[in-house]
Amino acid sequence: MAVLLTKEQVADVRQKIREVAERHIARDGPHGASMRAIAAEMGWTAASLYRYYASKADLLDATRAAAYERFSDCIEAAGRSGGDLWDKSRAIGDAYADFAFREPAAYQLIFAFEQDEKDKSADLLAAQARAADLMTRYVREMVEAGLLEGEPAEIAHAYWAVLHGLVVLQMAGKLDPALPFDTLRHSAARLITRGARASGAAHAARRAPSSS
Amino acid sequence: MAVLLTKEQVADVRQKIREVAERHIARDGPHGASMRAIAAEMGWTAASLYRYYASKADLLDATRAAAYERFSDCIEAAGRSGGDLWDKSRAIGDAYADFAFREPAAYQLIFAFEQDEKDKSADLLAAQARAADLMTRYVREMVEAGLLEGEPAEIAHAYWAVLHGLVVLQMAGKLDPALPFDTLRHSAARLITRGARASGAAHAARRAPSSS
DNA sequence: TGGACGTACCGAACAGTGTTCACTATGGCA
DNA sequence: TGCCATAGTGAACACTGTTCGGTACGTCCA
Repeated sequence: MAVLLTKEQVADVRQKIREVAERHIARDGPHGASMRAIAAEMGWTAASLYRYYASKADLLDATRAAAYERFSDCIEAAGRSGGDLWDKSRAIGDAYADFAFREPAAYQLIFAFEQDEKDKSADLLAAQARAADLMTRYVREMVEAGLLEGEPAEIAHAYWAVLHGLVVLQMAGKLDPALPFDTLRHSAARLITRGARASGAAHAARRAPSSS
Repeated sequence: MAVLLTKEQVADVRQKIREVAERHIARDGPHGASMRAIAAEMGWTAASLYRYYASKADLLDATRAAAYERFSDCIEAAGRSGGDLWDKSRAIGDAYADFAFREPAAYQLIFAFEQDEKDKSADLLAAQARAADLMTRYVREMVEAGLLEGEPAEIAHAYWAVLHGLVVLQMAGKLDPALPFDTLRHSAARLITRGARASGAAHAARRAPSSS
Protein backbone atom coordinates (compact mmCIF):
# COMPACT_ATOMS: atom_id res chain seq x y z
CA MET A 1 0.00 0.00 0.00
CA ALA A 2 2.18 2.75 -1.12
CA VAL A 3 1.35 5.02 -3.90
CA LEU A 4 1.06 8.69 -4.22
CA LEU A 5 -0.88 9.84 -1.21
CA THR A 6 -2.76 12.99 -1.96
CA LYS A 7 -2.06 16.16 -0.03
CA GLU A 8 -5.21 15.57 1.98
CA GLN A 9 -4.21 12.02 2.80
CA VAL A 10 -0.83 13.20 3.98
CA ALA A 11 -2.50 15.83 6.14
CA ASP A 12 -4.81 13.16 7.56
CA VAL A 13 -1.92 10.87 8.37
CA ARG A 14 -0.06 13.70 10.03
CA GLN A 15 -3.10 14.51 12.13
CA LYS A 16 -3.58 10.88 13.06
CA ILE A 17 0.05 10.74 14.16
CA ARG A 18 -0.45 13.84 16.29
CA GLU A 19 -3.50 12.29 17.93
CA VAL A 20 -1.64 9.12 18.78
CA ALA A 21 1.32 11.16 19.97
CA GLU A 22 -0.87 13.30 22.20
CA ARG A 23 -2.35 10.21 23.83
CA HIS A 24 1.11 8.85 24.51
CA ILE A 25 2.31 12.20 25.80
CA ALA A 26 -0.67 12.41 28.13
CA ARG A 27 0.18 8.98 29.52
CA ASP A 28 3.99 9.02 29.57
CA GLY A 29 4.98 12.65 29.25
CA PRO A 30 6.75 14.24 26.28
CA HIS A 31 9.97 12.53 27.19
CA GLY A 32 8.41 9.18 27.97
CA ALA A 33 6.55 8.94 24.70
CA SER A 34 8.71 7.08 22.19
CA MET A 35 8.72 7.20 18.43
CA ARG A 36 8.71 3.41 18.32
CA ALA A 37 5.62 3.15 20.52
CA ILE A 38 3.76 5.80 18.57
CA ALA A 39 4.66 4.10 15.31
CA ALA A 40 3.61 0.72 16.72
CA GLU A 41 0.16 2.06 17.49
CA MET A 42 -0.03 3.22 13.88
CA GLY A 43 0.91 -0.32 12.85
CA TRP A 44 4.22 0.99 11.66
CA THR A 45 7.91 1.09 12.30
CA ALA A 46 9.53 4.11 13.92
CA ALA A 47 11.40 4.97 10.75
CA SER A 48 8.15 5.54 8.88
CA LEU A 49 7.25 8.46 11.11
CA TYR A 50 10.22 10.35 9.75
CA ARG A 51 8.49 10.60 6.42
CA TYR A 52 5.88 12.82 8.10
CA TYR A 53 7.85 14.55 10.82
CA ALA A 54 11.54 15.34 10.56
CA SER A 55 12.20 14.54 14.20
CA LYS A 56 10.56 13.83 17.50
CA ALA A 57 11.03 17.49 18.40
CA ASP A 58 9.14 18.38 15.24
CA LEU A 59 6.31 16.05 16.16
CA LEU A 60 6.12 17.45 19.67
CA ASP A 61 6.14 20.92 18.24
CA ALA A 62 3.25 20.18 15.90
CA THR A 63 1.29 18.41 18.62
CA ARG A 64 1.86 21.40 20.81
CA ALA A 65 0.64 23.83 18.19
CA ALA A 66 -2.50 21.71 17.70
CA ALA A 67 -3.18 21.74 21.43
CA TYR A 68 -2.70 25.49 21.39
CA GLU A 69 -5.32 25.92 18.73
CA ARG A 70 -7.77 23.75 20.64
CA PHE A 71 -7.12 25.86 23.71
CA SER A 72 -7.69 29.07 21.79
CA ASP A 73 -10.92 27.64 20.38
CA CYS A 74 -12.22 27.14 23.92
CA ILE A 75 -11.30 30.65 24.98
CA GLU A 76 -12.80 32.11 21.84
CA ALA A 77 -16.04 30.18 22.30
CA ALA A 78 -16.31 31.44 25.86
CA GLY A 79 -15.84 34.98 24.56
CA ARG A 80 -18.80 34.52 22.26
CA SER A 81 -21.07 33.60 25.15
CA GLY A 82 -23.91 35.93 26.03
CA GLY A 83 -23.92 38.58 28.67
CA ASP A 84 -22.04 41.78 29.23
CA LEU A 85 -18.28 42.19 29.38
CA TRP A 86 -18.15 41.15 33.02
CA ASP A 87 -19.93 37.91 32.15
CA LYS A 88 -17.61 37.32 29.25
CA SER A 89 -14.49 37.85 31.28
CA ARG A 90 -15.77 35.41 33.88
CA ALA A 91 -16.70 32.89 31.18
CA ILE A 92 -13.21 33.16 29.75
CA GLY A 93 -11.68 32.52 33.13
CA ASP A 94 -13.91 29.49 33.56
CA ALA A 95 -13.04 28.20 30.11
CA TYR A 96 -9.37 28.64 30.83
CA ALA A 97 -9.48 26.64 34.06
CA ASP A 98 -11.81 24.05 32.56
CA PHE A 99 -9.45 23.38 29.70
CA ALA A 100 -6.47 23.16 31.99
CA PHE A 101 -8.02 20.50 34.19
CA ARG A 102 -9.91 18.70 31.46
CA GLU A 103 -6.80 18.33 29.30
CA PRO A 104 -3.88 18.70 31.68
CA ALA A 105 -1.49 17.07 29.25
CA ALA A 106 -2.43 19.54 26.52
CA TYR A 107 -2.21 22.43 28.95
CA GLN A 108 1.21 21.34 30.10
CA LEU A 109 2.29 20.87 26.51
CA ILE A 110 1.18 24.41 25.79
CA PHE A 111 2.73 26.17 28.71
CA ALA A 112 5.66 23.97 29.61
CA PHE A 113 8.69 26.14 29.53
CA GLU A 114 11.69 24.24 28.34
CA GLN A 115 15.31 25.04 27.89
CA ASP A 116 15.34 24.32 24.20
CA GLU A 117 12.60 26.67 23.12
CA LYS A 118 14.83 28.49 20.70
CA ASP A 119 13.56 27.20 17.39
CA LYS A 120 9.80 27.11 17.41
CA SER A 121 7.89 26.43 14.23
CA ALA A 122 5.92 29.15 12.50
CA ASP A 123 2.72 27.28 13.30
CA LEU A 124 3.54 27.23 16.97
CA LEU A 125 4.40 30.91 16.99
CA ALA A 126 1.14 31.74 15.25
CA ALA A 127 -0.84 29.64 17.69
CA GLN A 128 0.87 31.38 20.58
CA ALA A 129 0.16 34.80 19.14
CA ARG A 130 -3.50 33.94 18.70
CA ALA A 131 -3.85 32.78 22.29
CA ALA A 132 -2.05 35.86 23.59
CA ASP A 133 -4.32 38.12 21.60
CA LEU A 134 -7.44 36.35 22.81
CA MET A 135 -6.37 36.61 26.42
CA THR A 136 -5.82 40.34 26.28
CA ARG A 137 -8.59 41.38 23.94
CA TYR A 138 -11.40 41.30 26.47
CA VAL A 139 -9.48 43.23 29.07
CA ARG A 140 -8.78 45.84 26.43
CA GLU A 141 -12.48 46.00 25.66
CA MET A 142 -13.33 46.39 29.31
CA VAL A 143 -10.87 49.22 29.75
CA GLU A 144 -12.16 50.89 26.61
CA ALA A 145 -15.70 50.51 27.90
CA GLY A 146 -14.64 52.25 31.08
CA LEU A 147 -15.28 49.23 33.30
CA LEU A 148 -11.66 48.94 34.32
CA GLU A 149 -8.99 51.57 34.49
CA GLY A 150 -5.28 51.31 34.04
CA GLU A 151 -2.96 50.03 31.39
CA PRO A 152 -4.88 47.25 29.57
CA ALA A 153 -1.77 45.22 28.82
CA GLU A 154 -0.73 45.31 32.46
CA ILE A 155 -4.13 44.30 33.78
CA ALA A 156 -4.43 41.56 31.20
CA HIS A 157 -1.02 40.20 32.04
CA ALA A 158 -1.79 40.22 35.73
CA TYR A 159 -5.06 38.45 35.13
CA TRP A 160 -3.49 35.90 32.81
CA ALA A 161 -0.53 35.38 35.07
CA VAL A 162 -2.62 34.76 38.14
CA LEU A 163 -4.74 32.25 36.25
CA HIS A 164 -1.75 30.41 34.91
CA GLY A 165 0.04 30.61 38.22
CA LEU A 166 -2.90 29.16 40.12
CA VAL A 167 -3.36 26.35 37.60
CA VAL A 168 0.30 25.44 37.73
CA LEU A 169 0.44 25.55 41.49
CA GLN A 170 -2.72 23.49 41.71
CA MET A 171 -1.38 20.88 39.31
CA ALA A 172 1.85 20.71 41.24
CA GLY A 173 -0.16 20.15 44.39
CA LYS A 174 1.24 23.29 45.97
CA LEU A 175 -2.09 24.87 46.85
CA ASP A 176 -3.74 24.49 50.21
CA PRO A 177 -6.08 21.50 49.75
CA ALA A 178 -8.55 23.16 52.13
CA LEU A 179 -9.14 25.92 49.59
CA PRO A 180 -11.16 24.90 46.53
CA PHE A 181 -9.51 25.96 43.32
CA ASP A 182 -12.49 27.99 42.13
CA THR A 183 -12.55 29.92 45.36
CA LEU A 184 -8.94 30.90 44.87
CA ARG A 185 -9.47 31.68 41.25
CA HIS A 186 -12.47 33.90 41.87
CA SER A 187 -10.90 35.69 44.77
CA ALA A 188 -7.75 36.32 42.77
CA ALA A 189 -9.80 37.65 39.88
CA ARG A 190 -11.79 39.75 42.33
CA LEU A 191 -8.62 41.21 43.80
CA ILE A 192 -7.32 42.22 40.42
CA THR A 193 -10.64 43.57 39.26
CA ARG A 194 -11.11 45.51 42.45
CA GLY A 195 -7.63 46.91 42.02
CA ALA A 196 -8.30 47.95 38.46
CA ARG A 197 -11.96 48.84 38.74
CA ALA A 198 -12.92 52.20 37.39
CA SER A 199 -14.41 54.28 40.15
CA GLY A 200 -17.69 54.84 38.42
CA ALA A 201 -18.12 51.41 36.86
CA ALA A 202 -21.78 50.53 37.05
CA HIS A 203 -21.37 46.81 37.52
CA ALA A 204 -18.47 46.95 39.89
CA ALA A 205 -20.40 46.50 43.10
CA ARG A 206 -22.48 43.68 41.73
CA ARG A 207 -19.84 41.72 39.89
CA ALA A 208 -16.91 42.24 42.15
CA PRO A 209 -18.20 42.47 45.67
CA SER A 210 -15.94 43.05 48.64
CA SER A 211 -13.75 40.12 49.41
CA SER A 212 -14.28 38.26 52.68
CA MET B 1 41.46 6.16 46.21
CA ALA B 2 39.11 3.82 47.87
CA VAL B 3 38.85 3.39 51.54
CA LEU B 4 36.18 3.99 54.04
CA LEU B 5 34.93 7.44 53.32
CA THR B 6 33.58 9.07 56.45
CA LYS B 7 29.98 10.22 56.62
CA GLU B 8 31.15 13.75 56.03
CA GLN B 9 33.17 12.77 53.01
CA VAL B 10 30.19 10.96 51.55
CA ALA B 11 28.04 14.02 52.17
CA ASP B 12 30.67 16.17 50.48
CA VAL B 13 30.84 13.90 47.48
CA ARG B 14 27.06 13.88 47.19
CA GLN B 15 27.01 17.66 47.30
CA LYS B 16 29.76 17.89 44.72
CA ILE B 17 27.75 15.60 42.47
CA ARG B 18 24.69 17.80 42.91
CA GLU B 19 26.70 20.88 41.99
CA VAL B 20 28.01 19.29 38.83
CA ALA B 21 24.55 17.96 38.03
CA GLU B 22 22.99 21.38 38.49
CA ARG B 23 25.50 22.92 36.09
CA HIS B 24 24.70 20.30 33.50
CA ILE B 25 20.98 20.71 34.05
CA ALA B 26 21.32 24.45 33.61
CA ARG B 27 23.09 23.91 30.30
CA ASP B 28 21.25 20.92 28.85
CA GLY B 29 18.03 20.62 30.82
CA PRO B 30 17.12 17.81 33.21
CA HIS B 31 16.61 15.44 30.32
CA GLY B 32 19.68 16.52 28.40
CA ALA B 33 22.03 16.11 31.35
CA SER B 34 23.50 12.61 31.25
CA MET B 35 24.88 10.48 34.03
CA ARG B 36 27.93 9.73 31.91
CA ALA B 37 28.69 13.41 31.35
CA ILE B 38 28.22 14.27 35.01
CA ALA B 39 30.43 11.36 36.01
CA ALA B 40 33.04 12.38 33.45
CA GLU B 41 33.27 15.85 34.99
CA MET B 42 33.85 14.14 38.33
CA GLY B 43 36.64 12.17 36.63
CA TRP B 44 34.52 9.07 37.01
CA THR B 45 32.48 6.52 35.19
CA ALA B 46 28.70 6.66 35.17
CA ALA B 47 28.45 3.50 37.25
CA SER B 48 30.23 5.16 40.15
CA LEU B 49 27.44 7.68 40.58
CA TYR B 50 25.07 4.90 41.53
CA ARG B 51 27.01 4.41 44.74
CA TYR B 52 25.79 7.86 45.80
CA TYR B 53 22.43 8.15 44.10
CA ALA B 54 20.19 5.21 43.35
CA SER B 55 19.08 6.61 40.00
CA LYS B 56 19.09 9.68 37.86
CA ALA B 57 15.63 10.50 39.17
CA ASP B 58 17.03 10.38 42.67
CA LEU B 59 19.84 12.71 41.74
CA LEU B 60 17.44 15.13 40.08
CA ASP B 61 15.22 14.97 43.14
CA ALA B 62 18.09 15.78 45.48
CA THR B 63 19.33 18.57 43.23
CA ARG B 64 15.84 19.95 43.16
CA ALA B 65 15.52 19.88 46.94
CA ALA B 66 18.85 21.68 47.25
CA ALA B 67 17.70 24.36 44.82
CA TYR B 68 14.51 24.70 46.84
CA GLU B 69 16.44 25.35 50.01
CA ARG B 70 18.58 27.95 48.28
CA PHE B 71 15.42 29.63 47.03
CA SER B 72 13.89 29.63 50.50
CA ASP B 73 17.08 31.10 51.90
CA CYS B 74 16.76 34.05 49.53
CA ILE B 75 13.13 34.64 50.44
CA GLU B 76 13.88 34.34 54.12
CA ALA B 77 16.79 36.76 53.89
CA ALA B 78 14.57 39.29 52.14
CA GLY B 79 12.03 38.89 54.93
CA ARG B 80 14.69 39.83 57.45
CA SER B 81 15.41 43.10 55.69
CA GLY B 82 14.60 46.34 57.47
CA GLY B 83 11.50 48.43 57.05
CA ASP B 84 7.85 47.90 57.77
CA LEU B 85 5.68 45.10 56.47
CA TRP B 86 5.07 46.86 53.18
CA ASP B 87 8.81 47.12 52.62
CA LYS B 88 9.25 43.48 53.54
CA SER B 89 6.58 42.27 51.18
CA ARG B 90 8.14 44.27 48.38
CA ALA B 91 11.59 42.94 49.24
CA ILE B 92 10.26 39.40 49.13
CA GLY B 93 8.75 39.98 45.72
CA ASP B 94 12.04 41.38 44.51
CA ALA B 95 13.97 38.46 45.97
CA TYR B 96 11.58 36.04 44.30
CA ALA B 97 11.99 37.58 40.85
CA ASP B 98 15.72 38.05 41.34
CA PHE B 99 16.21 34.40 42.14
CA ALA B 100 14.09 33.29 39.21
CA PHE B 101 16.11 35.26 36.68
CA ARG B 102 19.48 34.83 38.35
CA GLU B 103 19.10 31.06 38.53
CA PRO B 104 16.51 30.18 35.92
CA ALA B 105 17.59 26.55 35.86
CA ALA B 106 17.13 26.24 39.60
CA TYR B 107 13.81 28.03 39.42
CA GLN B 108 12.60 25.73 36.67
CA LEU B 109 13.84 22.75 38.61
CA ILE B 110 11.84 23.93 41.59
CA PHE B 111 8.58 24.74 39.89
CA ALA B 112 8.61 22.48 36.88
CA PHE B 113 5.46 20.44 37.05
CA GLU B 114 6.04 17.01 35.67
CA GLN B 115 3.85 14.03 35.05
CA ASP B 116 5.80 11.75 37.31
CA GLU B 117 5.67 13.72 40.50
CA LYS B 118 4.16 10.90 42.48
CA ASP B 119 7.07 9.82 44.62
CA LYS B 120 8.90 12.80 45.98
CA SER B 121 11.57 12.38 48.59
CA ALA B 122 11.01 13.51 52.17
CA ASP B 123 13.69 16.15 51.70
CA LEU B 124 11.92 17.56 48.70
CA LEU B 125 8.57 17.62 50.49
CA ALA B 126 10.11 19.39 53.47
CA ALA B 127 11.79 21.94 51.22
CA GLN B 128 8.48 22.59 49.48
CA ALA B 129 6.65 23.01 52.77
CA ARG B 130 9.24 25.48 53.97
CA ALA B 131 8.94 27.59 50.85
CA ALA B 132 5.15 27.53 50.98
CA ASP B 133 5.18 28.65 54.59
CA LEU B 134 7.62 31.47 53.85
CA MET B 135 5.52 32.72 50.99
CA THR B 136 2.34 32.99 53.01
CA ARG B 137 3.74 34.09 56.37
CA TYR B 138 4.20 37.74 55.50
CA VAL B 139 0.78 38.11 54.01
CA ARG B 140 -0.66 36.59 57.18
CA GLU B 141 1.30 39.11 59.20
CA MET B 142 0.02 41.97 57.09
CA VAL B 143 -3.56 40.85 57.47
CA GLU B 144 -3.09 40.41 61.20
CA ALA B 145 -1.58 43.88 61.38
CA GLY B 146 -4.65 45.23 59.65
CA LEU B 147 -2.80 46.38 56.55
CA LEU B 148 -4.68 44.05 54.27
CA GLU B 149 -8.10 42.58 54.66
CA GLY B 150 -9.51 39.31 53.46
CA GLU B 151 -8.60 35.67 53.76
CA PRO B 152 -4.80 35.59 54.20
CA ALA B 153 -4.41 32.27 52.41
CA GLU B 154 -6.36 33.56 49.43
CA ILE B 155 -4.44 36.79 49.16
CA ALA B 156 -1.14 34.97 49.58
CA HIS B 157 -2.02 32.48 46.91
CA ALA B 158 -3.07 35.22 44.53
CA TYR B 159 0.14 37.09 45.18
CA TRP B 160 2.28 34.00 44.83
CA ALA B 161 0.42 32.83 41.77
CA VAL B 162 0.73 36.12 39.96
CA LEU B 163 4.45 36.20 40.68
CA HIS B 164 5.00 32.68 39.48
CA GLY B 165 2.72 33.19 36.51
CA LEU B 166 4.57 36.30 35.41
CA VAL B 167 7.95 34.66 35.80
CA VAL B 168 6.88 31.65 33.82
CA LEU B 169 5.29 33.70 31.09
CA GLN B 170 8.36 35.91 30.92
CA MET B 171 10.70 32.93 30.68
CA ALA B 172 8.55 31.42 27.97
CA GLY B 173 8.77 34.70 26.10
CA LYS B 174 5.01 35.15 26.24
CA LEU B 175 5.03 38.62 27.75
CA ASP B 176 4.86 41.77 25.71
CA PRO B 177 8.51 42.72 25.19
CA ALA B 178 7.51 46.38 25.34
CA LEU B 179 6.57 46.00 28.99
CA PRO B 180 9.49 45.64 31.39
CA PHE B 181 9.05 42.73 33.73
CA ASP B 182 9.33 44.82 36.87
CA THR B 183 6.60 47.12 35.66
CA LEU B 184 4.27 44.18 35.22
CA ARG B 185 5.26 42.69 38.51
CA HIS B 186 4.73 45.88 40.45
CA SER B 187 1.46 46.67 38.78
CA ALA B 188 0.20 43.15 39.41
CA ALA B 189 1.23 43.39 43.04
CA ARG B 190 -0.40 46.79 43.22
CA LEU B 191 -3.62 45.45 41.80
CA ILE B 192 -3.77 42.70 44.37
CA THR B 193 -2.79 44.95 47.24
CA ARG B 194 -5.32 47.56 46.18
CA GLY B 195 -7.91 44.84 45.99
CA ALA B 196 -7.09 43.57 49.44
CA ARG B 197 -6.14 46.81 51.10
CA ALA B 198 -7.82 47.53 54.38
CA SER B 199 -9.79 50.73 54.09
CA GLY B 200 -7.98 52.46 56.90
CA ALA B 201 -4.48 51.20 56.24
CA ALA B 202 -2.09 54.04 56.95
CA HIS B 203 0.47 53.17 54.33
CA ALA B 204 -1.90 52.22 51.60
CA ALA B 205 -1.85 55.50 49.74
CA ARG B 206 1.91 55.78 49.90
CA ARG B 207 2.86 52.22 49.08
CA ALA B 208 0.15 51.35 46.65
CA PRO B 209 -0.74 54.47 44.75
CA SER B 210 -3.34 54.52 42.06
CA SER B 211 -2.31 52.59 39.00
CA SER B 212 -1.75 54.47 35.76
C1' DT C 1 55.53 -7.81 58.17
C1' DG C 2 52.06 -10.08 55.67
C1' DG C 3 47.76 -11.54 54.63
C1' DA C 4 42.51 -10.98 54.51
C1' DC C 5 38.73 -8.07 53.94
C1' DG C 6 35.77 -4.61 52.43
C1' DT C 7 35.09 -0.84 49.55
C1' DA C 8 35.59 2.78 45.88
C1' DC C 9 35.58 2.62 41.37
C1' DC C 10 35.96 0.51 36.49
C1' DG C 11 34.56 -1.85 32.10
C1' DA C 12 31.54 -4.26 29.69
C1' DA C 13 27.14 -5.37 28.84
C1' DC C 14 21.77 -4.93 28.31
C1' DA C 15 17.69 -2.84 26.96
C1' DG C 16 15.94 1.13 25.42
C1' DT C 17 16.07 5.67 22.91
C1' DG C 18 16.15 8.93 18.38
C1' DT C 19 17.76 8.78 13.83
C1' DT C 20 19.66 7.23 9.24
C1' DC C 21 19.99 4.58 5.20
C1' DA C 22 19.90 0.92 1.93
C1' DC C 23 16.29 -1.72 0.55
C1' DT C 24 11.74 -3.86 -0.93
C1' DA C 25 7.34 -4.27 -2.76
C1' DT C 26 3.46 -2.11 -4.60
C1' DG C 27 0.40 0.49 -7.01
C1' DG C 28 -0.23 4.17 -10.92
C1' DC C 29 1.30 5.62 -15.46
C1' DA C 30 3.00 5.16 -20.12
C1' DT D 1 3.47 -5.11 -19.96
C1' DG D 2 7.11 -2.89 -17.96
C1' DC D 3 8.99 1.14 -15.58
C1' DC D 4 9.40 3.99 -11.74
C1' DA D 5 8.43 6.76 -7.87
C1' DT D 6 7.24 5.97 -3.23
C1' DA D 7 5.28 4.23 1.46
C1' DG D 8 7.02 1.62 4.60
C1' DT D 9 10.79 -1.92 6.39
C1' DG D 10 14.71 -3.62 9.02
C1' DA D 11 19.16 -3.26 10.39
C1' DA D 12 22.44 -0.38 12.07
C1' DC D 13 24.69 3.74 14.79
C1' DA D 14 25.38 6.44 18.65
C1' DC D 15 23.47 7.55 22.61
C1' DT D 16 20.86 6.91 27.11
C1' DG D 17 20.09 4.85 32.22
C1' DT D 18 21.25 0.95 34.72
C1' DT D 19 23.40 -3.52 36.34
C1' DC D 20 26.90 -6.67 37.44
C1' DG D 21 31.33 -8.94 37.83
C1' DG D 22 35.81 -7.65 38.57
C1' DT D 23 39.90 -4.99 40.27
C1' DA D 24 42.92 -2.48 43.07
C1' DC D 25 43.86 -0.44 47.19
C1' DG D 26 43.68 1.28 52.25
C1' DT D 27 42.88 -0.55 56.63
C1' DC D 28 42.64 -3.82 60.10
C1' DC D 29 44.23 -8.05 62.34
C1' DA D 30 47.46 -11.72 63.21
